[in-house]
Amino acid sequence: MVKRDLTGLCPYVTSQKVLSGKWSIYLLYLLQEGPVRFNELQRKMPEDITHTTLSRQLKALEWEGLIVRQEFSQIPPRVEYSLSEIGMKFETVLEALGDWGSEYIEFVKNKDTIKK
Amino acid sequence: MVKRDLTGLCPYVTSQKVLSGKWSIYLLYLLQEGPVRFNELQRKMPEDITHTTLSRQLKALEWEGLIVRQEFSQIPPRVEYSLSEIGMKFETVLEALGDWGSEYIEFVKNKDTIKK
DNA sequence: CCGCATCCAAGTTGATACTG
DNA sequence: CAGTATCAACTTGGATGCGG
Repeated sequence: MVKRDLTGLCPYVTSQKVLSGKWSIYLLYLLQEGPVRFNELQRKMPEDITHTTLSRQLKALEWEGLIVRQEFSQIPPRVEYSLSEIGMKFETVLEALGDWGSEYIEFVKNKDTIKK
Repeated sequence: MVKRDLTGLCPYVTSQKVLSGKWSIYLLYLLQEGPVRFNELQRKMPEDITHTTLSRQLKALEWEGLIVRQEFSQIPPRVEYSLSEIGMKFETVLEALGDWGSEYIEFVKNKDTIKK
């Protein structure tokens, strides 16, 4: 399992470590709206991602305390993931990231057209 | 050289890719204040990082357009790195990240003390 | 001072198959 | 449905040494 060492006391280094998972940001983004089931998450991912990988990413985020896993004892099984309190506080970052990301995409596009 | 594929059109995926370098965030943070020289950057890093690694990270950020590299023709050489325009716009994210990181560190501390 | 080339070590992801 | 186990493949970072 992925257990990132979070003892680096600098906020930026710590953030970097939390975000190091390939899908961390997008998962947090998907969970903003409320609880989502495992398979639903998998379907909503922007690229194909195996359940192995998804499972690992979720475990890591859960271990770090950003998300909460709730299991319902049913057949068939049902598991929902949602943001924890500290996870919800991350939404500020997500917002900033979304805005910047959009601007950046525009920037890259323009750079490309200039080249041609 | 690290050339991250930035064609994913979703802002979050794109951001994630840009931030995937182990030191991206901290480097952008250091460059906020203005131009910094190569060796100075190396010294300011929170952990020891070889110049090879630093060089690669900087090249990646430069290639992505976030930072600008200016070389002065001198002996001994002198190279300064600074934020580009789109790089400066990233400061919003940095701020949010810094705030959240601090909160998160507190959160982790409390969790640990409860365990004991 | 700055940085590249090379090689190696480590960590992450992906593919596949199996389980309650 | 929601995982885990295992192993192969790939990606990164780090160490070291050479060069302008």
